[in-house]
Amino acid sequence: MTEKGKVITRFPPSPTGFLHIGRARTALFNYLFTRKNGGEMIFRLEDTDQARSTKKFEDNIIESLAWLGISYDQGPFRQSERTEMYKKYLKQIIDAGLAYTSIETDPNDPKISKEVIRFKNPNKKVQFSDLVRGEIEFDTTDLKDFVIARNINDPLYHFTVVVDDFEMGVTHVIRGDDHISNTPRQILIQEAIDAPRPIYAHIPLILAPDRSKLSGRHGAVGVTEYRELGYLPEALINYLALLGWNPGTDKEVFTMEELTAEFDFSAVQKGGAIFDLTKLKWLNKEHMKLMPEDKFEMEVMKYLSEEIKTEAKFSMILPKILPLIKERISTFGEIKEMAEKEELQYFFSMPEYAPESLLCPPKFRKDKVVDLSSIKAILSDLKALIEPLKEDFDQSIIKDTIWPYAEERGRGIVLWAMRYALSGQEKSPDPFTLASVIGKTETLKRLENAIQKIK
RNA sequence: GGCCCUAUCGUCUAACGGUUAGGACAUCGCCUUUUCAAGGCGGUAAUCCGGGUUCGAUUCCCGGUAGGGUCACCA
Repeated sequence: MTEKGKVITRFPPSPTGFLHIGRARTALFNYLFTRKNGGEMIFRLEDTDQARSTKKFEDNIIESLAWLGISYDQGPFRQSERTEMYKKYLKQIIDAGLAYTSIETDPNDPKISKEVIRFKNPNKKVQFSDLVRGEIEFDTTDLKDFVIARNINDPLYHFTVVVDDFEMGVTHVIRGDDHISNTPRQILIQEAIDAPRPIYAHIPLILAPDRSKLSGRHGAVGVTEYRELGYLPEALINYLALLGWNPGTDKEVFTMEELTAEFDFSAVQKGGAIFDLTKLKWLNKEHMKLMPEDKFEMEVMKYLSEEIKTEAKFSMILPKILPLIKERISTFGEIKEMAEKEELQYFFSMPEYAPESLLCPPKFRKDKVVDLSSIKAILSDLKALIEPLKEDFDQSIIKDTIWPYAEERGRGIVLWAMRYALSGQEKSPDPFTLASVIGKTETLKRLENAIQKIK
């Protein structure tokens, strides 16, 4: 059915929830391994539990994978559309005496009795080799004769995975290590339907900060939530890859291509790893630095408010503040926070502030005594210094013009006052940058405005 | 509880018998043309415990402890 020796992997989520980061990483490891080995990856939706599977989750999973850049070569297949296939194999093993139907009471309603199909457990030791864990051995006796189908038309997970993996020619099963204990019973089923055993690789789980299983109560776990928060897919990919795998070098910032080239199961960690947002943010910033300017601008535009985008000078000022924004954010979502904290508005309009703020905090005064009236004089001097400059000035010119004066009167005092007069903020870029962004006319206007504020 | 798996700084990890146990993020301090950010330099910080094996254990073995997974007519 497939060319011999070709690697076939699969990513089979069940559409009973959003694609969370743990599953996304499983998909990623499948993807990296498949690409590296020139194989094919199958995408299969395991929706045999019709009661819990929904179209909404299905769409979310597909969308998340697309956003992350994890592509697949076959699928999506849906198990709900393959009932005939399972039925065939079910009949086959029942006829062979390897499974049997049994009339039992319904666990949900003891008054009803109905038939289920149980697998006839050969009760033996099953040994398998795992790319990450090495040799693992189980005694299947305590599994008893486990149920593999609700009835002939309604097969259960363990049976459908095995049939599908066989039918689709899957050579490598790469999944979370919560499946380790499931593996022996699946091997038993494989042997019953005469399917070859795939190579297994069980990767460790991603943990919450308290080392428990990661779930919704630990904050954002859905891939699309990270998109909404303004993370770059390449950063999330990079981070997920590093969680449980490392290249053996000091390199930490990777593109998908680089990961594909370097990924290897021998370097996959055995223990679970805690998902740490701080490092993800750092990586996100690193990937932002790597972005081309135009792409960065497009991304910023998505998060800027309508108010700012409709400002008269917007298109003129945007290119100048882009680098300032880039320096200050680690996720695009933080642009919204900047706007809330008025860290952007002052580029476009006259800031509001109390005149006392023009006085720098004592620790920057270097023993010099200042009061508001001397600040007023300083601001006038600054105006006089800037007046002769050309309208279109850059920050180094302003700096050269003002620096000697600032040295003389006290850098902290002069520069703080100027910066505050231009921004109205405790924190902002330096006054030279600010002046060059808003231009000479506006700079003079704001200095004059500050002077007027002081009685 | 049975079975299975795991165990290096707070976090992600390097070391595949011999290292001052390395790096990154975070944190702390200092520096850089005032603040913030960015950047630079430096500091604090780890081999879970107990036995073996060995001239020598983070590394190999055994036991304990802790954590996780799994024991569904969910996947």
